[in-house]
Amino acid sequence: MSPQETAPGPAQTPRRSKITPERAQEFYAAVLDMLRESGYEALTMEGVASRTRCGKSTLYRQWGSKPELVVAALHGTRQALLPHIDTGSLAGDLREAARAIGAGSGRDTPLMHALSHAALQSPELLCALREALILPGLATIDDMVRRGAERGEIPADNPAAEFVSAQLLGAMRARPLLEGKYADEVYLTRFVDNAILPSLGLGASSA
Amino acid sequence: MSPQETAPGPAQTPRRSKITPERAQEFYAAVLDMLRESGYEALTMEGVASRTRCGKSTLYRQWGSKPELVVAALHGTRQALLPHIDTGSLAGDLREAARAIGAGSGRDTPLMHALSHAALQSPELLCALREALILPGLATIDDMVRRGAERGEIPADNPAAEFVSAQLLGAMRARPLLEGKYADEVYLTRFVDNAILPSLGLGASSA
DNA sequence: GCGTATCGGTACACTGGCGTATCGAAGACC
DNA sequence: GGTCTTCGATACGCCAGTGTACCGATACGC
Repeated sequence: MSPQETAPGPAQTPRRSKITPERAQEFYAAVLDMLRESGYEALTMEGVASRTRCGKSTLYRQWGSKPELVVAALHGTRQALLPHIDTGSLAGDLREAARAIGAGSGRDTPLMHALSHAALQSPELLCALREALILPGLATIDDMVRRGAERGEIPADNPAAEFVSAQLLGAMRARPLLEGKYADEVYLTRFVDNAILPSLGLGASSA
Repeated sequence: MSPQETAPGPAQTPRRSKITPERAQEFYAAVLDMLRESGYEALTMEGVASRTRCGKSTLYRQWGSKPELVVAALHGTRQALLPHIDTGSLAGDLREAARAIGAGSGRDTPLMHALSHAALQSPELLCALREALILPGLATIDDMVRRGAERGEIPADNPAAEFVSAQLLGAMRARPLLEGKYADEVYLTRFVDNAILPSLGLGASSA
């Protein structure tokens, strides 16, 4: 789903809109930034307008309301949370994923934090949050586990396999409350080595 | 820290306050209930006043402002999140803890959810949240692990040991996003059996 | 019983955000 | 170049919540 959907290119539809796809991305980026900084409730249309240097009327013309704008921002900025990872071993993949998630934790964790409560009260928002942030990462992790099982590194019916993504996501969300800071590369790598891999029956030495 | 602190008993101080400790508990319970239902931002002093059938003036007289009221509510209702658990084995303890947490998940998880974002923006609130909700449970879990190590069920330097509480808390916080519902008894028990215990090197059969 | 202080309730001013309407300016299209 | 549409900006009405002020009622201490 590219930004073209909300602002069609001139070739496809002769609608004259000065909101180019690039401009839409600016709006979306501003919205997500402000969400990260202050949360969903504190996000105001006036704030978005002033940060993007546009009038409120533009926002309401294009997106109708604040919830719709946020949903559009989530859908419109599908950027790869996790790069493609395939180190050849499950342990290597998970460590690499821990590094990637940790490196991006300053970006994605606050966003999830900011939206997780609001999402539980609005089905559309929950759906957008899951599709934009949760599911892609989930699929990536589950793919790693599946490939590991295909290679025979772990049994296909390893009971811990289905919890790997939940463990990673959980670590991201638990640490801020436990220690007051986001889960970074170092923490997540230790978590993978000391908790996830052992739960799969992979010793820390099997790299 | 008993409610006496905010509403001293008649024996200690001759101040005449009609807000008895029991009445204070009613206020605190209402605040926490409303937090669970709608979150921190949506909590209004007017709402608290109307639910507790008191005037706003009473709230402002006693607690000064909304943040202070919330902090007081958290401090004032220190109820045991986890009952005392000692089944004699670490696996048994953790399974029992999973049951207890799952049974109370309708109570504590929404509260953590509601406060976790607001807490990251207010040090006082974060502190109160950790002291009231996080640390007691954390200590209980860590105690279980420590006892298990003393009994020799796991090595004292088991690298997964320090992550047990983070994993449990993480599971509580991850599932709502992954599956859209709170972590209940069934889920947490499976999580303990299939992820946490294996990470500690305890097979699912070692009950 | 009487004085007093606090309670519950309401009215008030103030703030801030939402969503609409309006308007001049600037770009797009012919 | 002329027309038309959309943009950016501002002003407005509306609503909701905060925190204060006031008031009668009521329970307590003496």
